[in-house]
Amino acid sequence: MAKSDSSTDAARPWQSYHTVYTNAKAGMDGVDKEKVQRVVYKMSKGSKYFENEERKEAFIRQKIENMRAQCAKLTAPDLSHYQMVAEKRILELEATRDLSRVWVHVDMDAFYAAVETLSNPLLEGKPMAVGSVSMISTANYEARKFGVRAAMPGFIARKLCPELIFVPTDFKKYTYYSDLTTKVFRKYDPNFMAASLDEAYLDVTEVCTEKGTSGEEVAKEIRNCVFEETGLTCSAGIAPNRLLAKVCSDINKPNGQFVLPNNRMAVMTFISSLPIRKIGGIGKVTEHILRDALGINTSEEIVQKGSYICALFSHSTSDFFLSVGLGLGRTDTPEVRLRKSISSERTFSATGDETLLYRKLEEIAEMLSTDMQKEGLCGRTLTLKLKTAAFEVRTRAVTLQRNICASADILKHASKLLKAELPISLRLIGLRVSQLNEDGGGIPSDPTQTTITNFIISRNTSSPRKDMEEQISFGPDVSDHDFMNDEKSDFSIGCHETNHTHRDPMDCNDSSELHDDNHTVGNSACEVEKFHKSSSDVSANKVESNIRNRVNNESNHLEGEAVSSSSNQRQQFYWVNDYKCSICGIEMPPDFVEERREHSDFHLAEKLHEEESRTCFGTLTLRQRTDLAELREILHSTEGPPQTTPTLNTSPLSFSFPSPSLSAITTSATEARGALTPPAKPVAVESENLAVLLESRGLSPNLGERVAAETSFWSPQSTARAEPDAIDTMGMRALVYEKRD
DNA sequence: GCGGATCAC
DNA sequence: CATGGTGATCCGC
Repeated sequence: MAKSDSSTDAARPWQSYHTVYTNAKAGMDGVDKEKVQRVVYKMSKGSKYFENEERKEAFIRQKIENMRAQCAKLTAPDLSHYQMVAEKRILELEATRDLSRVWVHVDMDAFYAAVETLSNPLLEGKPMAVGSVSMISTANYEARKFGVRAAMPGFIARKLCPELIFVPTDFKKYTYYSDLTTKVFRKYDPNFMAASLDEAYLDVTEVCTEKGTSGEEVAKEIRNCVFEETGLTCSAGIAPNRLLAKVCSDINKPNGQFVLPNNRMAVMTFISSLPIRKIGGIGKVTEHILRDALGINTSEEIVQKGSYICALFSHSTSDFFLSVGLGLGRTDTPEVRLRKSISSERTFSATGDETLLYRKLEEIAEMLSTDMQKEGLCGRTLTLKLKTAAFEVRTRAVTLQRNICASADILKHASKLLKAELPISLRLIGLRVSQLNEDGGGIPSDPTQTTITNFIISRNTSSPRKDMEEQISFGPDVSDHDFMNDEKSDFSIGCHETNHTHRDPMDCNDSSELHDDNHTVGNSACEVEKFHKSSSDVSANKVESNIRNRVNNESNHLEGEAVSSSSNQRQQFYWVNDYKCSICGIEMPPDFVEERREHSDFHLAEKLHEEESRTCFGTLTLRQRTDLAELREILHSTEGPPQTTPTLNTSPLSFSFPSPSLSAITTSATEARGALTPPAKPVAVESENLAVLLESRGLSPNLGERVAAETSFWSPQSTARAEPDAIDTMGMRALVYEKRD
C-alpha cells in the first residue's frame, strides 16, 4: 500500500488526503476508516484549507523526490563510507543505553471527555466531544466509534456523527482533576514530570527497589490510586526510558497498561516491529519522508538503512532516528524547565481591512502583555505571526536592544512589522516574545530607574531617533529576506502577493506613532500607572532570568537538588500587585524606588544568611556574593513563582489533545507481546559484545559515552527530538514547579 | 538572528 | 458555511 499511488489516486482521491486525525487511535477498532476518510475528504475538498494542504503536500513530495535523487547519486564508496559512519554512531549510541531505570508513563483516558462525563452523568454512553464546532479537543469513546477524533473540526465530526454532543472546554475542571492526579504521582515520584494536564512521567526505580516490587505492580497501584482519587481511568506504560514508556502507555489504552522489561532483547524486539509513527517526535511529515524517500516503515528498518539516514540527515537528526531504531530514550529527570517564549494568537474571519487588522493586533498585544506581566516576563525578540486567508503562515521578527513587556511597546514594534506586509488579507494574527529576561547589556547600576526613564522617554517624547536605533536590525532584514529559494519556488506563490522588497522605515514609524497617539488619548492617567507597573516588571524579569540561570548553573555543578530550589521557591521576593512585599507583607508604592531597594536588600541579607546555614556550598554563595549588584538585581526581580497558580484558572486556554498519535495497535500490541517471547534477530549489537566491538574498531570501550556526552543529541537543545513532549502550557508549568516543593 | 516548517498536546 | 492555540526545536540561510 506504500505505492500504487497514481492508480488509486484517480479512482479514490480521498486516500491521498492525509490529516493528523485520520490515523488510527485507541478506541477506533470497528471504525470504517474508508468511509471516514471519504467524508473528511468531501467536507474539506475545495476549501482554502484543503488547497493549502495540497500545496504543502506537493512541497513535501518535491522534497522527497530530491532525497531520492540524492540517494541515487550515492556511489558505492559513498555508501560504504556512510555505512561506517552509521555503524560508529550506532555503537556510540548503544554505549549510552541505560537499563537501570523504571519509567512509568501515565496517560488519562480521554481526559477532558471523562471529566465532563463525571460532572454530567447524562453524557454517559452518548457520543460526545469536548471543544467547539470549529475544533474538537477530545472525543469520548462512543464518539470515536464514528471516527470523531481530537484535532478534527467540529463540523466534520457532526457529519460523521449527527447526534454528537458538543461540550465546551472548561479548564478549571480539568486543572482540578489534574491536581488530584498530581497528588498521587508525587507519592511515587516527588520529581515526576508533568507532560500536560493529563500525562505524566514517573521514575519509579526507587519505589520498586524499596518495596521490592515490579514496575508493573507499581503502575497498577498508581492507576488504582488515580481512580480512587478521581473516578477517572488511565493507562500506563512501563519501560526503561521515557520514550518507550510513552509508546507503551498507548498500547492497552483505555484503562490498561503494558510492560516492557528492562532487557535489551525485549526492547529491540518491541521497537523493531513498531511503526515509526508511534514514536514521539515522528509526525505525519517525517513518517511520509522516511517511508517514501527511504522505504522505512518500522524502527528496525531505520537501523538497517542507517547509511542512508546518515547520508541524508544532519548529525542530530540522524542520531535521533538511530536512537529510535535502538529503542533508546532519556532516563534522567531533567532540572526545572524554563519557558523560552510567550505568545498569543487569534483566528478571526479573514479580512484585508487595515483598520480591523490593526485593531486585532492591538488586542493581541494587549493579551500578550497581560500574560507577560502575570508571569513577570519580558523579552527582546518580538515575532509577528500571520496566517493569510489562503492559510499560508508567515512570521516576521525584530530583536530589540532592550526588553519589552508593555503592550504599548509591543504594539509599536508589531505595527511596524505588520505595516510592512500590507496589503494583505489575514485570518490570524499572533505575537510572540522570546529571548526572555536576557541582559540586554549596558544596563547601568540601577536598572529599575533607567528602565523607567526609558519608558517615559520612549512614550512621552516618542523620539524618532530612538525608534531608528531600535530598528537597526530591521533594515537589513527587509532587504535580506526573499522567497526566491529555488527549492521552494513552487510553494511560494502566495508569498508574492505582497511586495516586500521596498519599505520605508520612516513611514512605519509615522504610522506607529499615530497609532500610539490614538491609543494614549483619553486615559493618560491610566497609562502612566501602567508605565510604573510594566517598568518595574522589566527589571523584575531581568533579574528572574539571572536567578534562573544561576539555578541552572548551580544544579549542574552540584549533585542533588538545586541549591535554591527549596528556599527560593518558597520565599521568593517580589511586589505583590506591585506594592506589597511577598515575604513580609509590607506595603510600598512603586515610586518609592530607594526605599524598595533598601527593603529588598534587607531580605537579601536574610536570604544569604539562610542559604549559608542551610547548605555547605560555600564556594557558590561566595561567588554569588562577589557581585552584590547582581545579587540585588536577582532579589529585586525574583518573580512570584508559580504560586501565581491562581491565575492558572483564568489563564488563556491552551488546547490539549490527548495523545494525537493513533493506535489501532491492539493487534500490533499482541504481536509485540508475542514477539517478546522468542529471541528475535539481533538488530544491532549485543550489548555484552559491545566493548569488544568498539575495540575491534579501534575505539575505546567508553568512547561512546564520551562522545554522546558531547553530541547534541543528548544536549538540552535537542530535547524536542529526543523527548518531544517538553511542552510548557501554563497548566503544565504549574504542575512542574509544584512538584519541586 | 530570521523565517519556514514540524511536532506535541 | 467551514480547520485552534501555545511552546519548542531544527534547518538553511
